[in-house]
Amino acid sequence: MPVAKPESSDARVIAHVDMDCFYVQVEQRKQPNLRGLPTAVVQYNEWKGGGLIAVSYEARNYGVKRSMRGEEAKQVCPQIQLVQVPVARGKADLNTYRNAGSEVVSILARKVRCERASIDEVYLDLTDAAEKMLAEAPPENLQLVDEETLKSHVLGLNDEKGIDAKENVREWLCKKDADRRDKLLACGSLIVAELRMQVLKETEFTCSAGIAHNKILAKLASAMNKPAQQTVVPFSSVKGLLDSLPIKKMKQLGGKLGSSLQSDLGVSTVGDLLQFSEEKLQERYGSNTGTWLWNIARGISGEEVQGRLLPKSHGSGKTFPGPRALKTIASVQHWLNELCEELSERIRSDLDQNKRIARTLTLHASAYKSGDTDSQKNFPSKSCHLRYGTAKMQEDAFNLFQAGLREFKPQGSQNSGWRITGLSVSASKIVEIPSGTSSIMKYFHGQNPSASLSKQSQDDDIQEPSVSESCSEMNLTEQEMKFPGEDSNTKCVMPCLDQQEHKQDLQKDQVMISLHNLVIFNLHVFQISFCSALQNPSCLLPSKGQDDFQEASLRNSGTECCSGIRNQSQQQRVFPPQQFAVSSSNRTDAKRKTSKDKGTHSILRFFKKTDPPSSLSLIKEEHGDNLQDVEALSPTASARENARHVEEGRESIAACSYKVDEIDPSVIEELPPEIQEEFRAWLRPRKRPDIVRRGSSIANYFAPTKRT
DNA sequence: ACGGTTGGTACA
DNA sequence: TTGTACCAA
Repeated sequence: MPVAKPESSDARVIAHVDMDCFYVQVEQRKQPNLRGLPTAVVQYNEWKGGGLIAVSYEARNYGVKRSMRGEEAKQVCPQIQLVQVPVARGKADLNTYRNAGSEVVSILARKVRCERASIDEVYLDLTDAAEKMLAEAPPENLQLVDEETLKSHVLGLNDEKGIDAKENVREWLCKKDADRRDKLLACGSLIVAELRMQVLKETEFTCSAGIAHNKILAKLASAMNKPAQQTVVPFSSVKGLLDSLPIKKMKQLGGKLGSSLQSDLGVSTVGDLLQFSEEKLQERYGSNTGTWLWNIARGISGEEVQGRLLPKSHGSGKTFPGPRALKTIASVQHWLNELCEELSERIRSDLDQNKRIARTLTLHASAYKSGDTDSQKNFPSKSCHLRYGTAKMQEDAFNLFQAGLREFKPQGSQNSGWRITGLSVSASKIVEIPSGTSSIMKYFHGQNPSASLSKQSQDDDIQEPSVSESCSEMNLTEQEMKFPGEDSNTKCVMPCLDQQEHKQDLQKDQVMISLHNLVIFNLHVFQISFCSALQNPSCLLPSKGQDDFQEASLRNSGTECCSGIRNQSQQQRVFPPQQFAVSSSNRTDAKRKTSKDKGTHSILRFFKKTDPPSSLSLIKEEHGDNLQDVEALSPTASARENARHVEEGRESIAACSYKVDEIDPSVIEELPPEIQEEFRAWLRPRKRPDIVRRGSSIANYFAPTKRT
């Protein structure tokens, strides 16, 4: 449970952006003929038409709900369009949705501090932008507020369905003598409307949003008016909102904790929580949760928007319900292999695109013993160091499974009883590689004239073998088996257009990984000493294990791979907050208005001119200035393509936060002089490049950030 | 004996 | 640090 820092002067402006029935939208973009039709995305299961995981709003009008089976949906709505989730390796493959989510995040992250909360949700911290707007171009000066913003819902505004809601909203947004906090929210609303239109323009996706003073209220609000609408929670309406809000509607209270509050404390609305003292709540739920509850009851939540654009872990799993439960080691191994193959591919993509390395492999399984009715013991999770390379991950995962199985199965009992109902492997503890450029690259480039990659096939081995406790036996009692529902793996190997270029990148990656591993190993963690690694050139040179690298990339090139979005934390290292200040000359530019830009349009202009730090954006502004064009909803494919490539070609200069005192200096001295220098540069706090944002206008609203 | 799959966080 | 449980969508 997150600890809420009580910040009574909570004048932040936070937004929560929630994509509308996201998977459906992704499929409808792919198949535009589905637009406007009742549509659902279904996970093909062969059982009752599969399970629905996303339902369009048209279909919801017919009473179709998530968690219906496909057949059920057909009954309720015979004309419903069911689209299957892609299947790869006998399991659902969500990559297309992940990638679509990345598109959205990268658009938002160009403008504001973002936290990717899930595949289709993002939090934004608009505090600085809103403050800046309030200072320099407050809404009260707007002659015209654009339609999208006027469609905002303002909680507590008289009657909502009043005669002219838009006029009320306009009044609220532009109210001159409003509370400062409300004015900030008004600014936030303008900005969010703009961002949502930008997302629509570039991705064809609609979203809904909530704007409030903290994350939990913003989250609450974003769900209140869907789809494609936004909701503001003025400070003054928080109490009224919470007083009548069913406790289970609050995030984090939808499960057991919420139930306990209802049944044990007799609480039915969030407002009911107000009667309990903090001590009382702590006594029952622990000090952290108690305090959190006490604050939530008052609409207080100090959680910050984390500048994180990428997931902290990757996982691949599958369940084997009922009769499909796995009974043999061989079938378990088969599925582990499939899962590891996918996971391996994904962390490889992460590596290629984001320069991140996953360090821990974890195996989760769920199981039961057919003998025992209520077997107390759950199948234990196990983890170990993650070694890159599909075969290695498969081997390690299998070993983890066997270790778990030994604990799980009753002693002595042969192979009796156990059934595996779920398997998943995940990769976590992901760290960024400092992707420096220059001397290291050059050094290895020079050192290795092998621009050609040997097509030898061996599993790549980025990391030293982990010292696994259970790396011993590997006895399969059953041999080959049939795995029903298991289509032959159709790996789509698409031609790689820029193969040559890709190869070089891979080679660089390999070098960087090797180097990085040396650093990481030495600094943080592991068994390998720098010297021994140096003595083992195979892990430095890109010759070995190159193959798997390439293979993985070739496969990926067929599918859309995750767009490379660097963590915002890193972006901030590259473009530290201080650099966000804009020169005064630009500021005047922001204020300038053309006659064409009446009020609202000037805001759009801000965005359009806000080129993210130079190399970040390759997007051409080729669309008309007219906001209403957005409604037409026919972005060109090129716009989308551009969006996809937004992050490409970016060169990031990362500063490292390694602790110098953890490094054995002698280790560095063994490196070639150029590299020594580079390492030392990494180890020092990075000098910030003096980057000035030019030609931006809405960027003017993004005042220097105060927080770290 | 599960809508399936994926991700996050808190806590011992 | 590892493993477990809970939460959300």
